[in-house]
Amino acid sequence: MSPRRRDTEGAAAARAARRTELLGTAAEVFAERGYAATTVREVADAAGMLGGSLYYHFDSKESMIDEILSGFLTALWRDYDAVLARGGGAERTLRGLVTASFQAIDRDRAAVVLYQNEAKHLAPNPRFGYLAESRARFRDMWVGLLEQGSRDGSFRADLDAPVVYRFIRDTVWLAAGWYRPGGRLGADEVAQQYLALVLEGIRGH
Amino acid sequence: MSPRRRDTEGAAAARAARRTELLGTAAEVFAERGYAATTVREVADAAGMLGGSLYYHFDSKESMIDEILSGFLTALWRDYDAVLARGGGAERTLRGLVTASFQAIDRDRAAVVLYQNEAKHLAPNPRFGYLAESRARFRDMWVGLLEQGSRDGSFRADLDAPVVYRFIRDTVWLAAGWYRPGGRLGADEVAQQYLALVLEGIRGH
DNA sequence: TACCCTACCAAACACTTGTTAGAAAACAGG
DNA sequence: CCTGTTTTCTAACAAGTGTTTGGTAGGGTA
Repeated sequence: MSPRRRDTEGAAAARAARRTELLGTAAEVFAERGYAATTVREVADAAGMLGGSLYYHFDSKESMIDEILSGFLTALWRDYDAVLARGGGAERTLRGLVTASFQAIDRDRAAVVLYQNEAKHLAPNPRFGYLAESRARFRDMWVGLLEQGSRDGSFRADLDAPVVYRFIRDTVWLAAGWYRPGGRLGADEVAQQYLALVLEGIRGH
Repeated sequence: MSPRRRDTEGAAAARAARRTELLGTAAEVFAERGYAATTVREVADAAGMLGGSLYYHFDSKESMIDEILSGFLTALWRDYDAVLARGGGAERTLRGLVTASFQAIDRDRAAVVLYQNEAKHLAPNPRFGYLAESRARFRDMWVGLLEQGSRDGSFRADLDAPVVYRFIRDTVWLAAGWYRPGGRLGADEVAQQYLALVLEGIRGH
């Protein structure tokens, strides 16, 4: 490998690192004030630069949230697929999926908030077609898991499947609205509490 | 009562009715596209008029969502207070509150969606101070109910109270994201399903 | 018919928005 | 110290924003 080649590679890596850094602060500002209500000047300000300077790194405001969301979903599905590949029964899979979700919240809370709040409004845009794809995969995954669990007795069989699916799907992401890393409970502990609620309910026994 | 007086009263009533009608379509557009991303011209278009004409009825775009949200919360707390006044044990109260919430979704879905999506961003504005007040009342109501239920054995006592509170609080509004009046299930039926989930969990017994 | 008031339109306003183009700084390697 | 490259700034643009002002159609009232 020529030194020339190593240089351009190092430069490319540095540029990618700076992009990731900027995307992180952009995600936080977008999550805090809402994507549409956030100005590129506000994002730039949080990053310590002027509005126009962002366009050296990104094509547009839209491409920023695009990269944030697609990166988030890619990482998330990597984790989900690992859980699914592990196998081991419906309850174990459910525990794994919920735990992975809470770890995602712990790892990149802003992206989760953004996904929750903005995905619905962005989805109609063809550029964000992967959002609808991901949602379909979500549905298939959860419905399949619930059906399997109902058949083998892991879960109750007398619940309305579509309602339960939506309940689980949405429930998983709720904590992103209030969870703060470094608080009283860690991600895995909150996941435990949620799993206890979803599996056993709140009624006294 | 003079005829003159009756006239002005009739006119005032007609004007109020028109305002309510316009607020209904505004709520739908805001809920569909997001408040910040929605243009007053889009609201006016949905109402069959031009952008500026809205300012005959309302001071500003902000006063529209203000009126939508405050009206929604007023009606909601009227229902909640009725349930609380009825008394009758923790589980009965919980059932009443959840049912009332789903009826609110059924009655004014757009307002619920708006409340869910925009409240957090509007709350810092002093004009929307009632949002924080309402949230505090929510918290006190649910925490009190959960503690009471844990004491008298209606609910389990081994769950983390703050986590359960947030779980219940958010769970109640989730259906607003997908529920459509006139669908397969009515509001009371969806409430039943949700209550079964929250109370008993999904595990097979 | 003449009047008036309600509800809307037409057209503009000041300002903010995302975005761009060129200049200047910061920084590297020789 | 020079030179080329990377990154940021300056300054502006065109389009779109919430909002205002003055006009006007139309229906009820005298």
